[in-house]
Amino acid sequence: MTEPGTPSPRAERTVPDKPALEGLEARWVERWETNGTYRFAGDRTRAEVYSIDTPPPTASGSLHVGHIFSYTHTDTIARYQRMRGKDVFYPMGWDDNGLPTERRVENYYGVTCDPTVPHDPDFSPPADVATKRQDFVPISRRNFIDLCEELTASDEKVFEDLFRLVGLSVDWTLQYTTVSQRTQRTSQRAFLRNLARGEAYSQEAPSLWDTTYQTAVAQAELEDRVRPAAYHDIAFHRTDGAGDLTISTTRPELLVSCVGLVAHPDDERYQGLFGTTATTPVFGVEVPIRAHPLAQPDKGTGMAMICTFGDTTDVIWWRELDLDTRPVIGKDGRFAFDPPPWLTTDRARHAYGRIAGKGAGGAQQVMVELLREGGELLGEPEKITHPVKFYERGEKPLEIITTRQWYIRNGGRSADLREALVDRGRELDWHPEFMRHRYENWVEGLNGDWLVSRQRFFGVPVPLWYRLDAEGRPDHDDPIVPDEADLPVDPQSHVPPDFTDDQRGQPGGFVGDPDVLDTWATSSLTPLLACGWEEDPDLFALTYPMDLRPQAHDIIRTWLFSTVVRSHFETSTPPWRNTALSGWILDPDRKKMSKSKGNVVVPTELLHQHGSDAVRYWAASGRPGTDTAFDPGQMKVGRRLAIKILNASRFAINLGPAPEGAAPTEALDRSVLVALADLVQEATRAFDAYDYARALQRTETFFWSFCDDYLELVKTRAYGEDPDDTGAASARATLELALSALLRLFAPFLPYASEEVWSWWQDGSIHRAPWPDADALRAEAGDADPAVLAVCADVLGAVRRAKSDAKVSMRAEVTSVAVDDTDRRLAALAGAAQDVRDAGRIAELTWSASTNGTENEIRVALADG
RNA sequence: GGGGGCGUAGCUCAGUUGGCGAGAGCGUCCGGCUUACACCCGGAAGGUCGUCGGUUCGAUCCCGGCCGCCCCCACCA
Repeated sequence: MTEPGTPSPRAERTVPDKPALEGLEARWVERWETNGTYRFAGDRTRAEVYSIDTPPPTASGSLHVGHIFSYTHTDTIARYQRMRGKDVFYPMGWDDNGLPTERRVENYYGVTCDPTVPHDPDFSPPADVATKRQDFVPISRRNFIDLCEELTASDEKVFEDLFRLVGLSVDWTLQYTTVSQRTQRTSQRAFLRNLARGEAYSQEAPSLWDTTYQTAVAQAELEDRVRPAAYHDIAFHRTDGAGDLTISTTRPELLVSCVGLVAHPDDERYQGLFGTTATTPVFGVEVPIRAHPLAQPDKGTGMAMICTFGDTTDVIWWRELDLDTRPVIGKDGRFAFDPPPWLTTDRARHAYGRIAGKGAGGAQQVMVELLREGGELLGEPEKITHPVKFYERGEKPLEIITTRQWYIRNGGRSADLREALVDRGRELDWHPEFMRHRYENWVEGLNGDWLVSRQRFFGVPVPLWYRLDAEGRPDHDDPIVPDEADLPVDPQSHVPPDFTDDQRGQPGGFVGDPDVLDTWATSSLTPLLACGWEEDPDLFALTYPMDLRPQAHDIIRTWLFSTVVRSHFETSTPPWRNTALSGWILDPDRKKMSKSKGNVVVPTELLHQHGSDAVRYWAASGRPGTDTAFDPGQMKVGRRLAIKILNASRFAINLGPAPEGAAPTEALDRSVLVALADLVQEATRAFDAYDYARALQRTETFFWSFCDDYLELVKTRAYGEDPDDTGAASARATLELALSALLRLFAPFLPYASEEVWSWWQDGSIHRAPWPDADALRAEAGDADPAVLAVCADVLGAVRRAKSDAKVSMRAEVTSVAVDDTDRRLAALAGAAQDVRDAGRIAELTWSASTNGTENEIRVALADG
C-alpha cells in the first residue's frame, strides 16, 4: 500500500440536505468490508507494523457492555496508528475451548459428556431439553465435541456481527479460535517444547480440586467466598492418660483424616506435649503432637488438627512434618464407601459407616452427632462466617485431593525464575503505569507452579501417552511424545509411534493421557498463535513481539502473566511492548455490572437506540484503567456531537470550495489555525501515551467552540457573493483545512460520522487518511496571533450576554460596543473587527487602551426596543 | 496484615511540569424559531477542591497524619 498523500477536497461535492446518523452503520460496515479498508497488508517492515493481541472473548456467553467499552478503547488506538501510517495487524480470536463452552453446551442441549458412551454417528441432540442436570443425556466424547463446535460457530458469528456494528477496525480475515486444529497444534507444540526443556513436569501431589466439575484447578483460578461455618470444640485424648486436649475446627467431618495435632513451638501451654501422641475421638486413631510456626496461638485453643487435606495449610504441615496420608474424600466430593484401613476398632468402623458415601455437609452433621454421643463435643458449635476457597466458576468449596497433574514452571517454586519474570514485566510499558504493581504483587506472591492439566473433555489434549508395565501400571516418568509433525494428536484415539491400537490399555501396551490443558495454557499463547509462530515465519517476523496487549485488569494474574511466562520460555522476550488495562463498567449504583446481579444491558439495544458513534463516545470518555459508570446520558452527548459534526460540516462544505491557490490570509483565520495546531499536537501526544480519552476530550472542547465562535464569526465573510473576494477565499480555505483536520481527529472515536462527512467532499476513506500534521497547520498560520480568536470570542460573548439579559433575540441590533483592553489584544481585535461587527450585528465597534494597562472591559449598548 | 486506586458544583468527571477570577457536560432556572443544526442556539445560578498540619512569596496540585469509599493479594484450625 502506498503512503497516503495529504488529503485534498474534490471539485464536486455531494452533501445531503438533511444529514442523519440513521443508516450510517449499515452502509459503512459494508463498504469497509468491500474495500478492505482495515486489511493488514503485510508487505512492509516490522517498524511500519502495529500489531495488537486482541483478547479473544469467551464464545460461550454473550457480549456485554464491558466488551463494547474496552474493545472500543483498543479500536481508537488501532485507528490512530493506522492513520499514523502503520500497517495495523488487528486480528480477532474466539476463546471457545474449555469449561465455559462445555457448560453452555450441556445446558443448551441438555446433555453431558460421558467418555464411556460409544460414539453415535447418527446422533442428534434431544428434542426436549432437560432443565435439571441429573436429567441430562449422557453422550460420547466425540458427539459432545461436535456439539461444542456447532454451537460455538454460531455464537461467534453473532459476536462478529456485533463487533462490526460497534465499528471495530479488525481485519476480519485474521480470525482464529482456540479450539481449532491450528490452535491445538500450536498449544501442543508449545507444551512439548516446555516439556523438552524441563519447564513442564508432572507430579502426584495434593492439589485443589473442584468436586462439581471433577477437575484440578490452578491458584490463579481461585476466589474467596464468605460462607457460614461453625467452630466445633472437640476432645482429643492424651495417650499418656493425662487428660484431654481441646481443639477447635470448622471441619469436624475430616476427623477421620486426622494425621496429627500442631501448635506453635513457643506456645507455653503445649511445651511438654510436642513429640507425644493423642488419640482422636470417635475413631481412636493415635496421632503425633508436633510444633510448627504456622500454628497460631491465638486461634481457637492454639492447637489445631491436621487432616489430609482440609486446607492448604494442612498440606504445608503434612509435607514439612512428614506426616501420614489419610485421604477419604473422593473426586466426587464424597466419603469413600469402604472404611479406611487405619480404622481398626469396631466402634471406629461402625462410626465410619455412618458417614460413608456422604458429601461434606452431610458427613459433618453425622460427625457432630457421633461426637455428641461420645461426649467428645465440648459445648455447642459456635456459628461464624469465614472465607472459603472456591474455583471461580465453581459452586462448591474446593477440596484438596492427591492426584497426578502436569505443571508448567512459573516461578512459584524458584526465586530466580520469579525474578526473571518480574523483570520481563518491567520491560513492558503499562497503561496506566500503576497496573504494574498488580503484576509484581502477584508474581511475588506465587506459592506453587502452574497446574495446567484439567480433567475435562473439550479442550486441547495433553499430547502424551504412557507405557504400561506388565501389571498394567502406567510409567508416568517417561511419557511417549508425539512427533511435532503429527500434531495435533488426541491420545485417546491416536496411537503412539511403534504401538498398535489393540495395545491400548493392555499390560505392556500404552495408555493415552486422559486430560486436557487448562484454557489459560492455550490462551497464554495468543501472541504466538496470532502471529503464526512456527507456521508462518514471515508473518511472525513482521508482527512479533506485538505492540499492544489490551485487556481487563482482573486477569493480569492469569492471562497477562501466563502469556509473559510462555513468551519468556519460547522466545526469551516479552510478548509485547505495551499493555493497556481497561477498567470495569459500573452501574449507576457503583456496583460492578454482572449477569448475576441482573443489571446487564444488552449491547445491541444500546447501539440501535443511540447509534454506534454515540456508544463509542461514551466508551472512549472512560480514562484508561479507570472504572466507569454506565451512563446513557454520555451516549446522548455523543450522539449530539456526531449530529453536530454532520451539520457543521454540511454548512462549511456547502459554502463552496476555496478558489484555486487560496490560502488563509485573514488574522482571525490564521489565529484559529494556530489553536488547531496546538490541539493536534496535544491529541497526538495523548494518543502516543495511550490516553485516547484525553485526545477525545480536547478535540471535542475545541470543536464546540469552533462551531460556536469561529463559525459564527466567519460566517458572513465566508458567504461572500464573489468567490474571489480575498476575505471569503481565506475563510473557505481555512474552513477546509480545519474541517479536514477536525474530522480526522474525530475519526478514531466516531468512525461513522467522520467517514460519512469525508465521503461528501474527499476521496478515499478517512480511516486511511494521514493523521493531521501540527507543523503543516502552523505553517499555514504563519506568524498569526492566537489572541485574535480569543478577543473576538470575548467580545461576542459580551454581546450575547447583553442580549440575553435584555431578553432579546440574538439577531437584535447592537448600537455600539466599546472595548477597553491591552494594546496587544486591541491590535488583535482590530485585525478582525469586521467579523466581530457582522457576527454581533454591531453598528459601531470602538476600542481604547485600558487605563491601567491590564484590566479589560466591554460595554455593550443595545438599540432601543 | 501487604499492595494499589480514589475523595473537586445536585450527578458524571477534567484540571500533566505549584500561580487561572477553579472548569466541562448532564441536571436546574431564564431567554431565543438566529438563511448549518429546535436532535438547536444564547445566558444564569451552583464549589471553604474530604480533613488537619508541613514545605513555599503562593498549594486543588508537593510532603506527612487522620477520615471515608473501592480494587487486588495474603490469612482462612
